[in-house]
Amino acid sequence: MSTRAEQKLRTRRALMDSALKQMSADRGFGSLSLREVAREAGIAPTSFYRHFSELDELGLALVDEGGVALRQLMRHARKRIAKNGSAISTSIETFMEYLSNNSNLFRLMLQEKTGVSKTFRTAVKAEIEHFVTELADDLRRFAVEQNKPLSDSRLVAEAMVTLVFNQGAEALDATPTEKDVLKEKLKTELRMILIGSQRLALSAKSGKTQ
Amino acid sequence: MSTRAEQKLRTRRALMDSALKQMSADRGFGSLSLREVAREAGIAPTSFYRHFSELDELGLALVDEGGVALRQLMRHARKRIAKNGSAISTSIETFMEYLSNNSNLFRLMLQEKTGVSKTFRTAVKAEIEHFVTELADDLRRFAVEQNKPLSDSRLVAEAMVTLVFNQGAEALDATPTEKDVLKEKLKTELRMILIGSQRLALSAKSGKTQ
DNA sequence: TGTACATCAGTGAACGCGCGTTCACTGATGTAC
DNA sequence: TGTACATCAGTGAACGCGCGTTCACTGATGTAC
Repeated sequence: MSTRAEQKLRTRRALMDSALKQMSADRGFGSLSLREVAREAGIAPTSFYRHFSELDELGLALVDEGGVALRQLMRHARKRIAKNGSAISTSIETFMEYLSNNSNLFRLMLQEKTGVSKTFRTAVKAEIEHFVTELADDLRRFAVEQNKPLSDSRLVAEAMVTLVFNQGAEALDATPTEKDVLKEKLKTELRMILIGSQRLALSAKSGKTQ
Repeated sequence: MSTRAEQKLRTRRALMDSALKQMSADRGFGSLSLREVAREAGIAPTSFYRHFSELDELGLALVDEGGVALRQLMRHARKRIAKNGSAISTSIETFMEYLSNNSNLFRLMLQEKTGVSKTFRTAVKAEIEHFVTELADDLRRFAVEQNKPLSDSRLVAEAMVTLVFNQGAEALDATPTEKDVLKEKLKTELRMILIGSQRLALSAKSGKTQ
């Protein structure tokens, strides 16, 4: 039983939670200071270095957690779809739930995707890339199951993720009503892309699913 | 002939150019300091206040310029389309040109769209909103001209702009070959959305163009 | 179990730094007569 | 055209501030014997 190690982990967690807590629509990760984060976590500024070599290292740990949450989201959505069908609708609903429950984690990823630090951009893009790849696999699987071939499924997945992430971002500061409008909008957009891709597959007479 | 006023404008320009010059993939507007901007513009830090009351005010002036560039882009694209048809392809080509010629202005808008300051986010969103509205008008016009009704043209415009802006962002740090790949990808994506929207309009039997 | 030693998370004082902002000023340009 | 005064873009010194980071330390926890 390693009491010391446990305590260290607890402090590390407190630091990460402190950063998350202080982020909001008006406070990006980039505007946090090491001293603020340490203060909110209840430790001396100098103790920060027992856990991370710099503030960005803490940020990357948060991006990692964001990636984990994304993978959970995907698994969750798959299970739900297997139960009640309606892939697009279920996916959007699941995504919006995840968004509400992890809003600051999502904010971080969204800001840093176009943000100032190359390290961050690369890390966030890798997480999203992984998500896109899994989605593309699912799309191909559905296409086979339903015998409705898709054109460029990888590209379809990318477009869908771009739309859901970027427009989903608006939900972070939206009222429940606005969120519902947003959901319907996203569902229609994804439907258009899916239909468009199916038509392109048809018109490329030889039914390549790619 | 107002020499003094002209000189003042020249200094103001120098300040804005200084900010643009120092922004890059690794330097967001948010990481600039008033003193740096003044230094690069060749004036004393205190002189900055003769032109802007704070750094953000300069930033908003830049966002304004970004908006002007977007409107020019749109007019330019319209003229080209009138000449050689092929709306999607021409639009993407024009957009990518604009992007190359105004990369830091675009960077600013892209970063601040999901950025830290509410004032900035609102200003950028207003510019993009305007762009979307104009695009939706064009889409409706084309739909009538070609007698191919569109479903939810406003939403189609929004999806297209989201895709072009966010995936276009990758072109900022891309090689020419990568840019070509990106262009083709975007063209296919827009085509899918357009086709999807047309199919939705058809299946809503009464041919509402909305 | 008891003792002697090692580890190491957390500390508080201190540092030098660049920052935004204030202030009273200078001197060239502009204006009124 | 000449003179006296007003305007105002640009200045340099000075300020207080929060920052990241270093350092030698403390004392509780862990380990070897």
